[in-house]
Amino acid sequence: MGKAENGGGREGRGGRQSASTFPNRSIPLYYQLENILRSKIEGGEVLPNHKLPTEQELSREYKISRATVRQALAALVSEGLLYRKQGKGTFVTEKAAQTKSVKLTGFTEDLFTEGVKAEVRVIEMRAVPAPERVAGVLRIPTGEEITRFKRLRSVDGAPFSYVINYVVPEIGQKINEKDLQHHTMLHLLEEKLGIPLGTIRHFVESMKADVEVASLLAISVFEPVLYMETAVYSAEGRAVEAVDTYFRSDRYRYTVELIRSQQLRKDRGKRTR
Amino acid sequence: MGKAENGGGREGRGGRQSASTFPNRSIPLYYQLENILRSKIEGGEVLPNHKLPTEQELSREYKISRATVRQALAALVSEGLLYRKQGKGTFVTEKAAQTKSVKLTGFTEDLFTEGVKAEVRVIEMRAVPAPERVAGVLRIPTGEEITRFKRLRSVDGAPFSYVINYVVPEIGQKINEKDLQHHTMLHLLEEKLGIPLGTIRHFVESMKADVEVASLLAISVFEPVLYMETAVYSAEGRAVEAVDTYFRSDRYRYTVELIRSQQLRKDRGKRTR
DNA sequence: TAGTGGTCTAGACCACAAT
DNA sequence: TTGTGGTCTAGACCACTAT
Repeated sequence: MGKAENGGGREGRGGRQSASTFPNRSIPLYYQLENILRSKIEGGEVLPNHKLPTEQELSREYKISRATVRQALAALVSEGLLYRKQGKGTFVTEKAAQTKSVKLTGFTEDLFTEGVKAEVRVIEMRAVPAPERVAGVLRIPTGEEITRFKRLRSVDGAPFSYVINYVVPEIGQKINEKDLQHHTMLHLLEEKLGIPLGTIRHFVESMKADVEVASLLAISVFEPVLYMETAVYSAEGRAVEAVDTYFRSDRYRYTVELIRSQQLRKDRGKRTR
Repeated sequence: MGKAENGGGREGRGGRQSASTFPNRSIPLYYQLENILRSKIEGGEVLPNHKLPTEQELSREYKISRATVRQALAALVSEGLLYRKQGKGTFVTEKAAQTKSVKLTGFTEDLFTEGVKAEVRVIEMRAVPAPERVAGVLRIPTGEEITRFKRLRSVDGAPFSYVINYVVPEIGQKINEKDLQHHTMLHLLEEKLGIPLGTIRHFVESMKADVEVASLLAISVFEPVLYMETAVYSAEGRAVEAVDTYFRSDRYRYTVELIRSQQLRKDRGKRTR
């Protein structure tokens, strides 16, 4: 990947063998191109609705094959930054420029304010019998021992969310109070315990605060709160965590961005569009 | 794509040129394989945690190149049905079998109960000045004329959700009461108006029902309801619709399934895992 | 060392869009 | 007819896993 904008990229690829001759050792070419293009788009260097260079041009420009260019472009399309029109070209989405700051890189950490200067108070860490719902999620017998963590998150001094995590004891043992204070459970599962995560399921509903929730969130009993049940699965599909979260409805709303996955697929039957 | 399970597939590809000699004309090979594998997985023919044939085997078996096999597998991985381990193989997710019925094919229609025997009462169809929030979403000046549709959805005779759609007049004109009674707005936008949709953004919060909402949903004032703001964008990234939805909290909860997109990407730095 | 997925190339033909 | 993305092939080498 030669080319100026690479920011120190230099040659990065000389003769024939696949890797490269320089810095970027082991960073896939399609991934490098993906990042180059993403930063151009998010940086406003390529404006919404503008056309990107053709696959062939990118291929020549960065000295990589068209297949590799396509791999990079496909990623950006599924990310919602680009759209393509057969016979016309590849274009930048209008939405692209706005989103740059949010960019949920594919996962949920953002929802859980990892990093945001939230004060976390650990209220409880103990073993309890699994409630039915939790047992169902984790696929263990109801009543079986399980580790429960209760935390209260505050932002700017005011309570924000009350989080109850349930994990199997083997996982619970490896987590200490300091961990809970400084990281989300998702972070701990992935980074500290090395469990690659897969699907996460959220069930969001509106309910009245009960006494416990109200007092912790510093609101009146019966005030509406946003309640979320979460099920976390490993990449292999094993259930690893169940979570109950109560949000103060004046301080939080649940945001989801549904990005059309890939092309349409379905309409093989050809419609007008 | 030879192979028995194809269900009448036959040869589907004889000598060299790309298309095929038979039925499947124009259906991409990777897509055919994708469907074959998906149905085997969802049909339980390949069980969770079981290993799929290797890329090479699939390549030989279906007489397609490894690259094409990979394209099919990549789609199923990003769909959450498969996971892969370098050096080991491709495996079926535990979650795969369960999900078969739900399978949000990538979009939201399921959330809006298209098809479910919901009675829809059209309460209003008229032009109004755009409220600030809506104008912001649609990127038009506040107060500019806009079409507003109000509908009440009931299931089993009891109110379920109160939906207010806002679209620009050009779109609004093309929609009649019958449309609104029988289809979701998303359906109409895509199918009737031929607008390919892209990203959808949801903001979900908990709030107290005001008088209008309470009376329509047949609940008490101040009861908690689930309130959702929606922004719908076309594939090109233009905002096409804004929606406010109020759900009875005892009859609905918002469900999201976040599927890890593709591989990990980030951890190029190599971690243990 | 062998097996498997991960990355990449070079080149081919097709389908759609614009001229 | 030309340009552009869509699909596909055949083969190469690498990195990780297991033996």
